[in-house]
Amino acid sequence: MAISQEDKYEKILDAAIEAFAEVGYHSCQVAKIARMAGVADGTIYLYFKNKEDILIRLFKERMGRFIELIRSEMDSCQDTRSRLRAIVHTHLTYMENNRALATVSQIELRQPDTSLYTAIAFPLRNYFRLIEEVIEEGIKQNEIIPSFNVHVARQMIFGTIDRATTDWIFARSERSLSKDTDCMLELFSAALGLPKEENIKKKNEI
Amino acid sequence: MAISQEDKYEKILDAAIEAFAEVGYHSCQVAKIARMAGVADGTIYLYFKNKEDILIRLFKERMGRFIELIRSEMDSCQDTRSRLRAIVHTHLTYMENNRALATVSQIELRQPDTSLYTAIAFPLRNYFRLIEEVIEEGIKQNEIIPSFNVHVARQMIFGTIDRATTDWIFARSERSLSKDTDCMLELFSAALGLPKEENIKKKNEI
Amino acid sequence: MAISQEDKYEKILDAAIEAFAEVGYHSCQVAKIARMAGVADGTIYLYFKNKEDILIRLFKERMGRFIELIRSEMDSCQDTRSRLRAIVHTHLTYMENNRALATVSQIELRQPDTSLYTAIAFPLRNYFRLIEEVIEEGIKQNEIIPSFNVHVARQMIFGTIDRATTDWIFARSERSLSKDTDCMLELFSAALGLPKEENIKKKNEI
Amino acid sequence: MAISQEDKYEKILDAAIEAFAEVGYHSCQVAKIARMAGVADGTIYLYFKNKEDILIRLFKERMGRFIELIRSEMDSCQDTRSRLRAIVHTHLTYMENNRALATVSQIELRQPDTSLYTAIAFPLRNYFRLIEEVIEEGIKQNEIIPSFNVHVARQMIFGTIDRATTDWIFARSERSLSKDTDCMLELFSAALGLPKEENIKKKNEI
DNA sequence: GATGAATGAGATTTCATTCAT
DNA sequence: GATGAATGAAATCTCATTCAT
Repeated sequence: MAISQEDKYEKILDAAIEAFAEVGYHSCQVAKIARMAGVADGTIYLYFKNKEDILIRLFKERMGRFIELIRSEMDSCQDTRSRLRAIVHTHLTYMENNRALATVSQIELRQPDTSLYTAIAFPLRNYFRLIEEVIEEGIKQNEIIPSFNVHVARQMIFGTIDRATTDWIFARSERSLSKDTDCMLELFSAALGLPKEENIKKKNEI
Repeated sequence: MAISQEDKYEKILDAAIEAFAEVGYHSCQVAKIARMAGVADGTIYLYFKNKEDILIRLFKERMGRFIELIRSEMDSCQDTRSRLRAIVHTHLTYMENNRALATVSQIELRQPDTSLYTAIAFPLRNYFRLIEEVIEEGIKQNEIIPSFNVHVARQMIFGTIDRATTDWIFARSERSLSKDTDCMLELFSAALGLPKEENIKKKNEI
Repeated sequence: MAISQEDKYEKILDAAIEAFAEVGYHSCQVAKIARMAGVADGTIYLYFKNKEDILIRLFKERMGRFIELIRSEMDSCQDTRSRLRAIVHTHLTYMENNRALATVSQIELRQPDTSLYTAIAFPLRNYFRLIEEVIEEGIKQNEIIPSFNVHVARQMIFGTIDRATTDWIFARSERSLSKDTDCMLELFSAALGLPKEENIKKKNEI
Repeated sequence: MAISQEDKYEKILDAAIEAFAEVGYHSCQVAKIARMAGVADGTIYLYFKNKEDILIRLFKERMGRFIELIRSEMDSCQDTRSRLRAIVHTHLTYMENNRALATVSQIELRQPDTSLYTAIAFPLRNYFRLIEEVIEEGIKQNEIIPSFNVHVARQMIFGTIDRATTDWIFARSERSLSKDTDCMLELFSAALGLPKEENIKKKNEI
């Protein structure tokens, strides 16, 4: 029984992601989610307070996972470049593997003044903070010479990844998103003044 | 009379921008727009087909203006760096001076599968194309050595500016948005491998 | 236009009385009221906040009228007996002429803890107070020798009239309700120790 | 087991009385009754056909008991006055001791056109009949000189007691209800022309 | 018999749009 | 052209009742 309930909760959440991605939160009827989840309309309300609650929990849980994932990937990184690579690669790969979730985020995360924004603001800010910490650590370790505003550098890193994701969603093509990891990383490295990969290798070889 | 009609059309559009920015397109009642525009509900339908039509025309006209403005700013630019500066500065300044419009763009431009997206896709793609042309021209003029994908570089430039705008909207503070122009420009220059400003000057002096 | 709107408001109120009387407030759908009033469902909400608001205004306005009527009838009365007669007669006649309203009152006025009760409590208490004042004035004028609790006497007077009304409603027969005025008045007179009508006349004749 | 079943049935009935008294029949969810009775929602349907059936049986059984009680109290009465006293006193005391039941009766007994009314009409009519019989017996025994309509006299007696009960319920105070027995009895005696208590005693002494 | 998760019919209310004035 | 009262389709959410366990 416990498993079945857990299942149903997840089933509804999965259906909601697909449904929201397809038509957008506002145009999506609860009945559509129910149908896609294979449950009755009323069942939704056994697991969620209301329609907005679905959206909020969806982000809290699924996006929460994403940020945890990035953090854990970071632990095994020794230098700024590999940390940046971890961020870019994990972000793009996660979105690639969760296209519907990515779609919903791109669309619904911009609504200001909603309880959704309040709910999601904290984890998102955490993510921003994480990126900024990577840069600051790079500066402390003398890997980066700080000729820029860390805040703006973070906007560049997140903004670029986010825009690439948006383009990928709207393109609807089957092309890969994560394939741009290296290119993006080179741009960021150059922007931040990180030494090129080959140089690092050379330094290590000596 | 002709002027009065023109007036009313613009009044409704202005009211709609404010109203959409305040509560979002979906939560915004047509009656609210009418009230804010100082016209009767029914009058709106003399100038617009329906609620979505307001949004579409709003973008087409106001964002269209924006892109034209960027293009015209570009004409007086001689090199890649000043072209990039024109883009960044014009974009940030325009949004700063049209906060409500900026808000609406950030929010509503992401809805997939709407006639809105179809309507806006073309001018937006034009803007993207413009950015890419600046980069390509820089490569052709040997200002930039192309060690990256132009597409991704454009995502970086637009994504960074766009993210900065989003942050500025959500911050709700009175701080300036355009003040980050220089910082952003340095990051882009470094990323694209453009020579530093002082070097350019020196070259010109010689 | 003004007349038409006033009309519509009253039409809805009239329809609501009939509808509530027929099936009770809770079982009555807003759609039924709309149909009976000859308007669209949504029109109801141009004139009333919600379903409960209809019920509240219904009582406030229609029952308010009733109590005002009793008060005005009272003004022309010189002694306790004629005042009591005015109360009994006006009450029974009003209910007789407004059967649906009477039905709704009997049913819905007993719901405790509703905003309806809060809304109606004041005028009802006023009515109770009025009855008690009639008795107290009778005592002051030496028409009544106070061998009882005024409060209980009021419960008797109102309770009897109210019960007669309830019986009349449930009987569904076409028999008159107000025909019992005299009988009721004699019972009240005897209960309160008022002299019989003939005695009064005699006293006056002497 | 048989006892346990009986128990559960009564437990549900008791819970229903409390629940209905608290929020009213219509606003009361079956789940609330179940919770208050300490059983599962579904269990209710093993003992009752549906929600309305709970209300009907509640009245039939609990109010039935009440009327039986009055009848039995009556058996030991020798004259009209003591019979009336038995009615008033038993009625008020019973309600005082069963406040929740009293509340439910006051509220729900007025719904027209329900199977509830049909179900309750018979015992209630029996009670009315009982009161009328007391009056008629008083007339036959020459205790009362019939200058009134027996029907109306009954409305007075029941109406007064009933109104006092309603007032007591809505007052929510802890004051006694049955304390008004004597006062009420004096009013009824005077109204019906019954000799005063002291006179009766004298008559008996002679 | 007892459970309580699941059901889905149904009711209120909103609001984009129309159209008589 | 302008109005704004009226419309009625549509969507969320509730809750009495069922039924597999």
